[in-house]
Amino acid sequence: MDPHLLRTFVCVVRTRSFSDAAVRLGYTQSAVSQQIAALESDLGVSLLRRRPVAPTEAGRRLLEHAEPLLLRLDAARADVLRAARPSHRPAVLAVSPLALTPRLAGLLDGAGAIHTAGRDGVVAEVAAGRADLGVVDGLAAPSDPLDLPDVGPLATVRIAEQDLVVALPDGHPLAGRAGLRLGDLADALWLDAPGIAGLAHVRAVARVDGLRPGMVYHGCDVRTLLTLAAAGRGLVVLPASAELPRGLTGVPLTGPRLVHRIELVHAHLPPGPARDLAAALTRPGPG
Amino acid sequence: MDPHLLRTFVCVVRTRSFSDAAVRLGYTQSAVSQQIAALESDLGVSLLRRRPVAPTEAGRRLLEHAEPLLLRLDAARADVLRAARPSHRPAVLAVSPLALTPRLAGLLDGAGAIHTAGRDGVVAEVAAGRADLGVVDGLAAPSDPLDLPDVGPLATVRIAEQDLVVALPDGHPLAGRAGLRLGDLADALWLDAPGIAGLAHVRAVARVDGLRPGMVYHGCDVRTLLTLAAAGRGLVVLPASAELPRGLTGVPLTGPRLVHRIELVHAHLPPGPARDLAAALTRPGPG
DNA sequence: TCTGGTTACGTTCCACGTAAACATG
DNA sequence: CATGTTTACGTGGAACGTAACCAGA
Repeated sequence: MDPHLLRTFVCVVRTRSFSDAAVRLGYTQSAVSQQIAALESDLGVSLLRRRPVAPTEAGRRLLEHAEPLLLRLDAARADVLRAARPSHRPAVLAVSPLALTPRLAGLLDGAGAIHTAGRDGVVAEVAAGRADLGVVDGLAAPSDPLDLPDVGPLATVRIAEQDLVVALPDGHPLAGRAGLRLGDLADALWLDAPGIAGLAHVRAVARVDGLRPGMVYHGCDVRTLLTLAAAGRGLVVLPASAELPRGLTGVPLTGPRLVHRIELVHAHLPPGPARDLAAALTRPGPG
Repeated sequence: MDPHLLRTFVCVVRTRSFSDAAVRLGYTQSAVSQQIAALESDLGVSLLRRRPVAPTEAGRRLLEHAEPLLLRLDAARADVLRAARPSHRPAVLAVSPLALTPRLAGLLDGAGAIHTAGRDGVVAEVAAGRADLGVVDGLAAPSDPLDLPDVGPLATVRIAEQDLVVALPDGHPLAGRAGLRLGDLADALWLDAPGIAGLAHVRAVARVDGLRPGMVYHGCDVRTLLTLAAAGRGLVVLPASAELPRGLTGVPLTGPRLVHRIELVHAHLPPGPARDLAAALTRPGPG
């Protein structure tokens, strides 16, 4: 099970084509065919059905493993290189959409570049060394850590915690309330935004079932999400400090006891700009 | 970064010798030397210092990644094979020492073999397919899942939860108390038994610092551990139902709110004895 | 000097590309 | 029939073993 073969397997499944995978990976059709054949004969199992190309049951199992495996492989390489050749260039940051508060933005002196990704994406980028530091946000019980995907030996440090609000469009029957419990909203329509404030995440952390998913927003832009929410497309949970556009009111979430938590994620950092920035970001501050 | 090379790298570090690693892996000295050289030149980094053989900083980083990586690789192969060729032989169980209660033992009709390992070991065996089902125990907040190492897509299901006691040797000043808080025992001497009731685990779950480690017991035999405890070698946290030998009294742990939790761990199971046994074990029961 | 890792070199085998054969919609 | 995967075959390179070399305790 050479990672090389896993890589092409993943690519073939993604593109649903041997030939397309071949051009992407810089091989010939034939080579890809042989690589898949090698994998199948190594495992003694058929992984793909051809024409149309689709994974078998065994192939699906392999696929589940292959991506994290390749990610960890990148993570290993990145960690080794970082340890051997400390970088003295400005740090690269990856942040999840609701993670960068104004206070944090004011501390980014050692940062050279910054970009946004979903929560798991940020962790993956840090692990693979494409970012030096990650700032991720999510829901958790007070003083509980976020449960992030395990992609290797990463340090996670609390940066901040704050209360939550439910963003309700003006005119919503509950918009006048002083506080809300999630249970009150089980039957309401929710906006599902994986990567910003995924419903699955809310359910898992709050141990509440039956938040009805309305529309799904695939993307990382909070403004777009809030515009949808203001137009009555569904409810969203946000940190209390979030600035809401006109048309939305934030009602404090009083139960279950949850907070919006921001954490810094990084690998073992040798001395340098990245480590300095990490230290600055985790110095205690308000919020 | 061929897994093959990672494997020999790990072996070389473990044995602290190229030649010993070579015989273990069935290579010549020379081949091992070349493999390590290949790894180092691929990464562009020195991984080992020779004579004596010891990992460099970069090598240590790689080592941290290599073992979980190889484990996941085994897990992937196991999952694929399981999906392709469902087994109809009796299930193989791996259990952590305090996980097998009498009630569970009574349900093991579909089981063909059973063996003990530390908590992480059980998870690893299940992931790698050396066991079909794992029964693991640990401390957790009530109705919280155990935090097990992430070695792939494994299902974990609650089997049981019960209260905790601190096992105190007769004559211990606190042995007469009706209940104890962990804070009362911060200064006491504790027995550290990684794999049964690791102190690190207690600290992490309870968020308590400063449980002083006395003696460390490396092993999986509860009786041995309790014999040490009875002899005053240190304190241990146990599930309330544990039968204590003479000389030990169990005092209920009243705070922080923690329970002894037992979970079933398994990979995606095709129909067969293993799946049936899993169903039987997770049918609700007392305790 | 002896133990143990490295380097040189020859052989084998594996992986890829080219091109022809083949299957399927 | 056309598109796209497999198979056949030849070549280059990678990986290993043997054996000579070299460095450190």
